[in-house]
Amino acid sequence: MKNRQSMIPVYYRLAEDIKQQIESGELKHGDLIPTEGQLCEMYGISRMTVRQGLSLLAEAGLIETIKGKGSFVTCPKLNQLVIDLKTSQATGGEPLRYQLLGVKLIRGDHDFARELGCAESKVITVKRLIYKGDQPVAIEDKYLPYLKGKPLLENQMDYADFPEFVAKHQESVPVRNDMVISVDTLSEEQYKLLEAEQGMPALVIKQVIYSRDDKPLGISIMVCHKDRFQLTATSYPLSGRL
Amino acid sequence: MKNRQSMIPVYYRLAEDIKQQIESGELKHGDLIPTEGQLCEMYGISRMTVRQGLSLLAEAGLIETIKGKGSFVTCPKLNQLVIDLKTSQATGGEPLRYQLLGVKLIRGDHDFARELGCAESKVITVKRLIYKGDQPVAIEDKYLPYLKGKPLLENQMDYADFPEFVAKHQESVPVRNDMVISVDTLSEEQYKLLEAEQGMPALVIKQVIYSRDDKPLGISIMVCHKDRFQLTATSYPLSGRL
DNA sequence: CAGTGGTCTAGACCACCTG
DNA sequence: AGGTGGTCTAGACCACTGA
Repeated sequence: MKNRQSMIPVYYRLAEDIKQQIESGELKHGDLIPTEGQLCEMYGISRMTVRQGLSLLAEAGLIETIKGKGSFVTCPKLNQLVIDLKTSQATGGEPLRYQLLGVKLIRGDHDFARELGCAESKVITVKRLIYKGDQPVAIEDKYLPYLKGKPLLENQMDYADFPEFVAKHQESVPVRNDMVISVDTLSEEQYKLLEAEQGMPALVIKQVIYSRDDKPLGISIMVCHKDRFQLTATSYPLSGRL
Repeated sequence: MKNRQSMIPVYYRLAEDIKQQIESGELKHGDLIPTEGQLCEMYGISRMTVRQGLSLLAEAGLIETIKGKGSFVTCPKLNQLVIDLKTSQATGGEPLRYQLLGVKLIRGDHDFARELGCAESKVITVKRLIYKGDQPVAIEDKYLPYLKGKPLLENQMDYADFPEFVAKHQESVPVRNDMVISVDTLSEEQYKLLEAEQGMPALVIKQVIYSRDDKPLGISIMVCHKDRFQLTATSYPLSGRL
């Protein structure tokens, strides 16, 4: 078939058409969409092209394909939400600023050393204060195993998010980031730094970055001023572009 | 090529090979992988098959392909984390239990009615107490526009997560779930229900479910006991299966 | 210009599912 | 057995990139 006048690919058109039918309600959750052979005839295109279109829909989570049976319309998975650290932290017009409070080398046994699997050796800790405009919004404490010959450089201090920081500092490739979101009350040191009141509650975001062999490469703990910092997440990004 | 004795597809083998080279460090972030033509020769397979393998790697976020240039190894995106409501809420051995506290019909103008875009009409609100074992862990308030002929049925009350609940109750198809995670202090009613102390901080999880035309279909607010409920997220699910 | 990836074809054989 | 999706081929033309 020669449909080259339109710049958009045929398989994309097909995917859009079916997506439209799903969203308009013509095709409901659980329905069977036409078979690949039927779609070939309907669009006058080759089967590989049909499959390319269907794979788009499958990626977006709109259909689910079962060998020997067909492709079924699925209901969108709204209980999987994505947190994007880049956008989540940068809400509002003002950009974030970072103030380095200190870098320390810790020896001996303590919770973070054990969690990093280096109870016997040294741990580097970096403390930063995060501002939005003129207001302090969060305190960040990072813990990394000390690596010989891998000094922390000045320009490594300026990275916005923790995963990026670990990627620059570590030799092993970081492959996973686990996050725990909880709540605590600000300590005396913390509420002073954040220019908050004594005993104010705070959002606590803990991240642990792992290498491919599940060794922790770094820990970050962010203590956030409750009125100046929110985490957001949405189910939409999973649907990708379509 | 006739390599049919092994049950695993050729394109999958190719993807695994390249993934291995990336994880072992042979291919580093930013490197160019062999061109599609080269891979065809190296594996003795057709170009479409090579492309199928590369698309797996692209889906998993391991490579990024640029027309006219080639495919580059990307660093894993650790700043996009997935919250899975199903697993996040069910941490620990004991299953969650739900106690219905009340269903009310609200008229007139208030914040939630405006947010739902039905300031003039009625809003249903459902309050539940969530237990883990014998301990109350969270209070959930749901707000939904009142729909004629769509009564809330008893068996609709038992759903674990909010998106599922909205899907059952609404006529429009829910397509997006936006979440805001913040912190507040328990009110008098709240700390009594949660068997907590006065003034205790709490994790607040607000969800808004939208239809495809961006109309809000429902709002859920969960107020969680800080020591009995935490949210978890991980970057790993994005990499899919490979 | 040559090389790259993006799209597409018209076949083929297979494994799976259902009657 | 007949229909479905899963895999794979050996070509083709195009648009984009770089030297």
